[in-house]
Amino acid sequence: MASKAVQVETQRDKLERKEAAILHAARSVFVDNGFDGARMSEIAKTAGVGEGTIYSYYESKAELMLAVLQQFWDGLTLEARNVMAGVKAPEAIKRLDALATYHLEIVIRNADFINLSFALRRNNSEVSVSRDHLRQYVSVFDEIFRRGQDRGEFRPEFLLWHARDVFYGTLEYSARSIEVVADTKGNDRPQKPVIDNLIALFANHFGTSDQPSDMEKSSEQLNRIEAKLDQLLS
Amino acid sequence: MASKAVQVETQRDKLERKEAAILHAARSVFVDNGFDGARMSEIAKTAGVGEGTIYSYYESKAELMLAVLQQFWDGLTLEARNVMAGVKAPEAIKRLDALATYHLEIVIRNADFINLSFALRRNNSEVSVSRDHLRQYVSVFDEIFRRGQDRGEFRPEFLLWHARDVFYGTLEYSARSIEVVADTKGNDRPQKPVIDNLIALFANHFGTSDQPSDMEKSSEQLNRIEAKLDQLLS
Amino acid sequence: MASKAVQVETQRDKLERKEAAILHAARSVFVDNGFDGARMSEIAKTAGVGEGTIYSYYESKAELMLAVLQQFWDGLTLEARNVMAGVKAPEAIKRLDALATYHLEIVIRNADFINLSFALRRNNSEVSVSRDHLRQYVSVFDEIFRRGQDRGEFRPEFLLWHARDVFYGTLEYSARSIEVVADTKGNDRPQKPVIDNLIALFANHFGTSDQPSDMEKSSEQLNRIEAKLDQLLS
Amino acid sequence: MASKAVQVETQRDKLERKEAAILHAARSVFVDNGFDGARMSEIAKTAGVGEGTIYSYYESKAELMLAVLQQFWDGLTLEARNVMAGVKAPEAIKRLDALATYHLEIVIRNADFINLSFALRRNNSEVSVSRDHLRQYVSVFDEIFRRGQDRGEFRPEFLLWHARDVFYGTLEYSARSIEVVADTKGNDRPQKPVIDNLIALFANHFGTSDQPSDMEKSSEQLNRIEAKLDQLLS
DNA sequence: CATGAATGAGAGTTCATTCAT
DNA sequence: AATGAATGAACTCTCATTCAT
Repeated sequence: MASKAVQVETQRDKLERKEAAILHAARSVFVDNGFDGARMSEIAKTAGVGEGTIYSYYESKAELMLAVLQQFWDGLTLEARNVMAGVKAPEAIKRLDALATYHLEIVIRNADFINLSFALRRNNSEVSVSRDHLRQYVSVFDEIFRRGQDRGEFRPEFLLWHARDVFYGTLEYSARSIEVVADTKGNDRPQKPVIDNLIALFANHFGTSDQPSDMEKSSEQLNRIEAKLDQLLS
Repeated sequence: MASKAVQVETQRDKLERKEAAILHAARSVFVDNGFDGARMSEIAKTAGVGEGTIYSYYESKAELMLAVLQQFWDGLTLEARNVMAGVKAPEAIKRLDALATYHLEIVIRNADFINLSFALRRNNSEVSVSRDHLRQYVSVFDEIFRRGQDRGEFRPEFLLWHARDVFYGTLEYSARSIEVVADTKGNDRPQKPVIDNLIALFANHFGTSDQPSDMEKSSEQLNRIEAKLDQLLS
Repeated sequence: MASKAVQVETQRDKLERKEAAILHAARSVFVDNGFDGARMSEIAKTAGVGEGTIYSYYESKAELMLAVLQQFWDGLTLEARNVMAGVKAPEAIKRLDALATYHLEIVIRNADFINLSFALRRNNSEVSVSRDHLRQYVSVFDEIFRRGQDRGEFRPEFLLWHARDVFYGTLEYSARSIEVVADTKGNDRPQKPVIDNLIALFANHFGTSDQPSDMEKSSEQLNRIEAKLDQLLS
Repeated sequence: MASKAVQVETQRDKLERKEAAILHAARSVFVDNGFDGARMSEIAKTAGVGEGTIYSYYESKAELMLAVLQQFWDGLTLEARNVMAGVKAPEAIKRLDALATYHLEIVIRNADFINLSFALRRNNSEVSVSRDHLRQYVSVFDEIFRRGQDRGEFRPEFLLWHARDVFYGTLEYSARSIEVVADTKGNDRPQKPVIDNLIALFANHFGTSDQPSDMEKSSEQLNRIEAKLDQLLS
């Protein structure tokens, strides 16, 4: 009886291992060749299964691609949360530094795939990452930034989406530039300066600094004005 | 003789019109279906020519795609320079405002195409926008920023590429967000705030404090108000 | 277990039958239409398989043609050797008679194909019968002739290639003539006289005089007739 | 008026020159690429005319090929007759030597074309050299051989077609062998020995020699038999 | 459930032929 | 008469999907 249970378990495991192998192979082949360029036969060979077998796990090439995409974004989110859990520092700026480092690395390594994701969103109605998966990923940033505002590290007047656009936008554009430059010469543009500059920008622009910023100066002035009006009224 | 000249001109024009029609049709079909999804027969039908005709203008589907891409990026650069030529203000910050407005608009309208461009760079070695075309486009920003540094509007210690990453990165990420949001609900995120926030960021982060920013202009006004109150009080 | 063995055998057989069907169909369609004139779709239809199926047996049309050519020449050689094995007589002249009869028959029946072979050798570098296949075929003649020289039937001073040129050349040219004539009128030129003349030529020209040729045997008969007449007269 | 006549003549000449140029170009392109491999556009370019122009001289590609073939065979015949006219010796064997030399040379140089001729005869009912053109060419041999028989150089009992098969067959087969060998190594098999052997064969086998051949001995014997029967009858 | 041989619709591309100029 | 741009039918070959084993 025990042996049967074990065998059943093994059977289930086997299926899961096979499915994982297919997903893994698919990802690799899709990244190398794009959606249309990828051949089901190559995915099957890479996964070590028959071509027909894939179709007992996924209804079509498009559905397989979809599964790959979802797994990719889910993995990204999970990994990002793991990374953040490993950062003990409570300061938002330090946490953002860690997130930026992770994100830039990921974006550079998976540039092909990310491009593919967005290209598919447009051209292939069948295959498109759900908005939810993307949203979940960016929520990692959102939480840090909001907490930074709560902790008084970031100015409360800034809108979340603006900070998010600057953060992810800058990193992704940088990744592309690094990539393009890397194609031509040696790796001329290392990643560290990109992170440092971005973090400095966040500290300076979004941060509450001890040197009175224009806005702080203005509000001091407003305080004085209010005091003077009080004088006039009194 | 005049009539012959006219006829010759008409001949040449006809070819040019046909080539333009093919390019236009190709762009439309490529954007709608992606590179592999696009069918030459549909491009031909859309352009109102025979299938074979395309091949007397372009050697292959890949070359046609390339021509479309180059035309697109060249047009983008040209238009950007036109826009900038129309901006009379010499202040870098005002010029960046105009450029950002133009770029965001363009990126939103051509999101499909831009995604396609970058997707192709990776998967299809045959078809890829040359780095030169991209470089020419971003040079519009580069010139403004450098001139801003020369004029003392932007701090000289900032590296060009960092400012460029923030500028284009933020705009492109915003465009994507606007797009995604627009897909779901009505146009919730208009473009104006995106521009305003980015320009404020540039003024604040990259700017030298003695250049009166919008915010600083406000504080000048506050100064005047305070002065007048002082008069009243004295 | 037996049934399983049978089934496995059947599987293998099925593939072989399919491949043979394709090869057979291809030959027929190629002969009827030439290499360029032959359509893969017609070959597929004739073979009773799908178009794609052909491509899992042969990489391309050219490779299919090559396979057909090789099968043809190999079969020719094999059959020629079989025919020669059936000829018990040791005399080279009798063996050549059998070979010539076989060859002429074959060349007439497969004139289309042989022409195609040689036409392809020139125009299509991809598709050409290897020299080896042709050499193997003519080696059947070579062996007989050399053995004839060893046995003292043929004069040793004659070069092999010269005899070979006369043998195959005469037969092939005759075949073409027979063919051309047959096109116009009824079968005016039967094959037997061609063979007889060629064999007589070999006996006379290449032969050593002490070997009784057909003609000499006839003269023996004449001797006998003369003797009998002498009896009558005496 | 004279000038007009000249111009008219020039006009006619121009057409003829153009037609000759097309025919010449066509031959060259057909030989290099085969019938299907040849492109009308290349023929036009080679001839220095527009593509459409060809169609005002020849109705179709097939008809053009036909014209090329006929011109080729006619030229061959004409040249052969010229060569023979230059041979002053009256002996058939010497004339055959000259013809064989010319023919072998021609066949080697135009192997592609000759193969093409025969390949087309089978595959393309539209394009095929008329039997008459071939017959005219071989008639050059026929005349020499018949005259040889008349002159007592060749035995009268041999059938024309047999000698013809041996003559042309041997030469063509030799040409092919020379060609095949030349492909591999250097020109190992020069043409002279081929001719010499063939001519020796003709002298020996078809010739009337001073040593009484088997056949002559037989016919002497038949004479004696006849004489004895005459005795019986008298 | 797993397989991979078989399928055939559909792709990009070619090129003989036409016809407006 | 001469041109060559335009045509589109027809080609070879690919590959996602099916299904008998």
